Amino acid sequence: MRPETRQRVLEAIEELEYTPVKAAQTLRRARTKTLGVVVPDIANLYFALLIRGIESVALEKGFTTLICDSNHSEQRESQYLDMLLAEDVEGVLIAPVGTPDEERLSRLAAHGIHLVAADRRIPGLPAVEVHNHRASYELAKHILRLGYRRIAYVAGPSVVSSSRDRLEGFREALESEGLELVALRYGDFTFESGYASARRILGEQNVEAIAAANDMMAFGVLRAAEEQGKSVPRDLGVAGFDHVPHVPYATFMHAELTTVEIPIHELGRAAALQLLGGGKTTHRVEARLVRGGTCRDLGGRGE
Amino acid sequence: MRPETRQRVLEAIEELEYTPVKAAQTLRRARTKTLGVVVPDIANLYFALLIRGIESVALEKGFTTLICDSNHSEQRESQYLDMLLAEDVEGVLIAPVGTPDEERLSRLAAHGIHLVAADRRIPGLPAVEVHNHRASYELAKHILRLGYRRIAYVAGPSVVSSSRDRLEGFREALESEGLELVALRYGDFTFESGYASARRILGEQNVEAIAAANDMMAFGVLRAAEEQGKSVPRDLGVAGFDHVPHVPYATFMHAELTTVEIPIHELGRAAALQLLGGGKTTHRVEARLVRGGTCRDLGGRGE
DNA sequence: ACGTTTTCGGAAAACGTTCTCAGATGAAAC
DNA sequence: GTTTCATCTGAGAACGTTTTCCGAAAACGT
Repeated sequence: MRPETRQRVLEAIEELEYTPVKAAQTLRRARTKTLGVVVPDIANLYFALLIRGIESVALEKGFTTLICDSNHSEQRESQYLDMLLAEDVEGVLIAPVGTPDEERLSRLAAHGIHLVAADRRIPGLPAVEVHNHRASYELAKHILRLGYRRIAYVAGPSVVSSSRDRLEGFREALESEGLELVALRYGDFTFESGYASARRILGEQNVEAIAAANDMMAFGVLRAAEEQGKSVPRDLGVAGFDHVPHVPYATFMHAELTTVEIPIHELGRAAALQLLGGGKTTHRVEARLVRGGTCRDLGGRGE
Repeated sequence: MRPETRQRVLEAIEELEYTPVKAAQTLRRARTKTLGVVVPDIANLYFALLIRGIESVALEKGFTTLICDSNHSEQRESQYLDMLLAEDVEGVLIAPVGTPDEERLSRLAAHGIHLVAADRRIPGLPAVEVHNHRASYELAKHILRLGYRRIAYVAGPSVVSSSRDRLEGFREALESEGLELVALRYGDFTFESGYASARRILGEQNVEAIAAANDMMAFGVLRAAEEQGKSVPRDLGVAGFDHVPHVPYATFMHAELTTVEIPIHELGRAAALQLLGGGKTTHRVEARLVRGGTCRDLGGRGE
């Protein structure tokens, strides 16, 4: 087509205020240019930032994103997956609540919908996740280097791969020094569960430090510690995981939480690129240890 | 149709795994059954909860929701509005960054797209919002009843209707007692802006209390107060607005923030119902005063 | 058994694009 | 002025539904 003609067409489009009807395009091209995102909790900053990362890629590539909040409910997650199927999305990024219904997933796959697990693995699917095991191992090593020995752990739900990996990585670091967790409790990533777990641990055991599988639970631990008159880090070391910038926290804490920073926005981008690129492999992004002030040097080997 | 035949059809659907192609339905019916939501910041709990409310109604009514995060950028907001137009959404709920481009709005309207402003008004559009003026007036009255007289205010951006209403309501309450704000600064609803504003106010004026246009800025005020060695509520009264449950805050505060609780989820539901009902009027939901512990009774008239 | 009413099945048009193909028109080369 | 090639125009089919309509078949009442 000659540039001259092209210009003429463009002018006509302008003049007539022509806007193509998406449905007709979709029907004819058999491409919806849409992708779905399913997260357990949109009101959780961690997932909100994940969505941001995904959305930024989608926007660049001209894709529309359907955001679904499963609200930690497997049933609602399934409902949304069905909806995404009906919407004929080209791909789905999912941070699953547990292990999604095998049959439903293969139904999606049968319709040519690409699936990528984001942040949390799903057996048989490509995933983009944090290198949880390694990061948790490093975090534990850091705590050990500071001289802590009697360490307890508040894990996330065991159905979530990231919880399991964090727990395992942490344990392996301890084992590498011939140690074991002095206490282990399972929470569900909420502040309340962190608080409740820490209360029980502090009530039953004499621990030097408590690590939690995410920052929110670590806040709960801090709360429990304070309630029992234990000063952090003087009387108790506390560590988290994920390092989401929960602003109000900054109001009262002057030290940063000892934790692991997850590049969650980047993870979202990587997951979206993986999905759109049609990759079938699992990809891990690296996290960064944050040597915060909630753990102190006990005068062991130093660091 | 006889129930018997109906059953036979249903079985056939099951058997053939028939799923209607949405695009074809949309094209033929000329109804997308989709609505758009544009918010300034999806990573802000306030808006995340607003979205939840909207989504809950959409799901009930069989609508699909397109969530757009304008990221406080008017330009991106416009971009998303254009996208929603191209997507042929049936309606748009928008919490605007400032005042959206008049021409774009009428273009949407011309395509038969219903528009409702949510949480923040847009001139010429129906809105569903909080009764900010009244709630802020009541909050100020409460603070005055406690005996505070030298009061400063940290407002939100003046382009946002809710900021203006809150400021006005607050001021009117003061005026009703023959008082004026001893200081007024404008922030942008962020923790940092609340902090910076409070620093300046505390540095320049001798104030008894500082009220902020939202909780996040109030946290910034608390931080600034603490930094200057002022104990809350002993040396300074602090009040916020919106009462979003920012969990980590609970870690260190034992008193609740004195604030106004906004039923944001309900507001989202009301806005969605307004949109789907095609209502053209502006509707206000009531907020609730939270007599928290960050303001104390100065021994005035008591309460 | 007959007429009436309800239900059923099939045909055809329409929604607004994209894609292909054939033929027409224009421009450049001989 | 004719040939050749590029470019443009227009017609038509196709995408998978929904909707309407008509005649056939089935169910119902007497």
